[in-house]
Formats: sequence, C-alpha cells, structure tokens
Amino acid sequence: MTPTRAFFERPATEVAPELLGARLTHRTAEGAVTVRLTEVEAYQGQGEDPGSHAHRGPRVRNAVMFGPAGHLYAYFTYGMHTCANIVCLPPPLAAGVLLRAGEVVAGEALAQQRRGAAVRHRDLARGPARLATALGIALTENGADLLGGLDMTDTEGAPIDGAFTIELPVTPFAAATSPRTGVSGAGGSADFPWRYFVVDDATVSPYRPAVARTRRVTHSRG
DNA sequence: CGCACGATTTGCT
DNA sequence: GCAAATCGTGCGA
Repeated sequence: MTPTRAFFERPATEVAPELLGARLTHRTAEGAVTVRLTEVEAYQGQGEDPGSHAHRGPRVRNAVMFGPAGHLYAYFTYGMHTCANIVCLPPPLAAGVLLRAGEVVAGEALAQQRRGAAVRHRDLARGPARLATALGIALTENGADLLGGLDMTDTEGAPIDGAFTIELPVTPFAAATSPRTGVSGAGGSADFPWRYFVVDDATVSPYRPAVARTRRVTHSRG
C-alpha cells in the first residue's frame, strides 16, 4: 500500500523498520528504477542523537530534515557521494531514515547503466551511495516530495523529472538491528542500535564498524 | 581564515 | 587489508 504523510510523521526509529521490504521508485527522463529496501538506518533529532546531521540544529545542509515528513533529504559526502534519506516527524522536529541498501527489482537495465556494466546484480544498490546512484537521485532533488506520485506532468503533458513513489510491503518483515554503520563517536555505539536490515538478504551491505581515521601528519616546523 | 574529517566506494596488494 | 579520491561543512583561532 502507499503510505500516507502521517506514516512518516513519527519517530525515525518507528518508521525505519517498517520501510524494510518497501518498493521505492524514482522516475527521471531516462526511465524508472525500483528498489526493494533491505537496509535502513534511523537518525533522530536535535540534541538527542549525536550521530544525526540534525543533532547540532538547523544548518543549510540539513534544512530539509526540519521540514515536512515524507520528503527526500539528499546530502553530499566524502567529496563524491550522494546519500538519500526520508524525512520523518513534522516541523519543527527533525529526523530521517537513511536508505542504506536494496535490491533493484525494476528498471535493471537503467540501474546497470548508471552503476557500470561490470557491477553484479546484488551490488547495484548495496550501500547508501550505490543505492542513490542506481535510483538516479541527484542533489538537485534534495527536498523533493516522495509522496507526489509518478503521474505529475508539466504544462506540455511531459513527465516531471524526479518523481517518486513508495509502496509498503503487505506483510511486514522481521527486522534485525545493529549499531549504525560508519557512524563514529558515541552515535555509532551500541547505545544507538538503529540500523535495521532484512536477515539473510544478499543485498544488505556488509557491516563495517566506523573506524577513527588515521590522523594526518601535520607539518612540524623544524 | 584554516584545517580536519565525514551516515563511502573502489581498486590495488 | 588499506589508502586514495575529493569537497562541503563545522568548528576552533
């Protein structure tokens, strides 16, 4: 079924596990790709989750997180990657669900084209940046309404670029949990077991605990 | 104003 | 297993 806005106007820790198995479709001018979500992470709001982008309050980058639920929060990281979240909780509260992995179930040829011919099926959307790439999610779509549907057209009747739909699974999945991947500091500890994934699914990304980056050697003045 | 580092991926060893 | 790639953001000075 298609979720209502109210579905997302709840804490991310409640929404996240219920998104497992959901089918997210993104249609662009190139075509449509659908992913079945197999791994997500919940990030809570200002002052309550040290791993969340919203933790230190509203900023230019995270402004969308403080906006209405059910919208796309896309951000750029490591100087090259885009990751996609679904905003939870109504304004002025901020929370989000990071889409970490899924299986491409439709539009495979287009996903393959975006990810590269040598990429195997299970790896097409296995990892947050890979998932964003497979779906064709660009930073320019940050803030897009995921509940707008695919039927939006412009005045010429042409499809509007960057349209989404979400379909929740008829039968809920049993979610396993773990600490969040790649989150350093307190936010990545077992105190925040907000990574949810489908058990025994090949498209779930391998769990890699966050590692403190080796400190770059600073210049010593001799 | 400067610098460290990130909700990562990839390729080489 | 490990390091490079690559740049916006946040924080300290």
